[in-house]
Amino acid sequence: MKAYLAITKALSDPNRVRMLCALRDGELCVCQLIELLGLAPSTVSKHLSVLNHAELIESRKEGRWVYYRLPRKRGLDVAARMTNETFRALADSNAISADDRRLKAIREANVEELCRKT
Amino acid sequence: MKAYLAITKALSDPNRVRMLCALRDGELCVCQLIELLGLAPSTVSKHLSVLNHAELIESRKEGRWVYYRLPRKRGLDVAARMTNETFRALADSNAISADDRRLKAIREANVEELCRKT
DNA sequence: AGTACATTTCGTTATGCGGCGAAATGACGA
DNA sequence: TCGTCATTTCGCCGCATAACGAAATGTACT
Repeated sequence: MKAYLAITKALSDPNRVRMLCALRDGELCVCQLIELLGLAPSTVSKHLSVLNHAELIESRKEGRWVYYRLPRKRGLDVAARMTNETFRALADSNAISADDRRLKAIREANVEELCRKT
Repeated sequence: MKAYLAITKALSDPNRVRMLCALRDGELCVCQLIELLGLAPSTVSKHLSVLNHAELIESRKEGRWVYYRLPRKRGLDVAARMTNETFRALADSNAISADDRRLKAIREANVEELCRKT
């Protein structure tokens, strides 16, 4: 029950859901998620921590940067199924579609340059 | 997105999840849910309102009593799929199992008598 | 009509959580 | 080693929400 509630609580905030959906097409650096959401770095970091604690995402460290992604070895555990349901439920979401468009540009940008813009 | 968040928010409280699971084997009167959860009537009513608003449950009025149940015509909408995932995720939950045991007695009790006990 | 009673609504209180900025952490490059 | 910079942690504020009791609502029975 505790693990289940960690997942549903994590999924009950729009910005966290946006982040999860953003990772659908591959890992992203924290600064890229900051750029996408337009929130303070500390806020984004906290959200990522919540998603991570619920095991909805995992992290990878590369130099100064930290990349987040959907868990690699996805068995059909609760988190994976909930994630799939989330993607399915939001397939027609305007907010997510708009994020996807902006993500395209963000993914193409150089990570170094992107971070300096802050 | 709004509908999706209504669902995940509704599922992010343990008492609401317990109620949803309790309805798995058929409709229940509000007083039966009060007995199961051991919460104040007003609190239980509020929780039911949240679940209802997320379309995770529906209600039926019979005389003085109001019965809540899982939606009858279950298409494979988001609410239905999330509900199924919830049941699946909590199949081995001690809390839910304990509720199921207590529910057996509650379902067998007369509704009239049950309400008077308050 | 009036009473009894199940349920809901309302008002209040305490706790939780999302947001930010500032300080701490940790890694790279000079 | 020292500074720079991405990220996290910490402390705070404002708002949402879970809990209750009291009052309101609506139905059944006399």
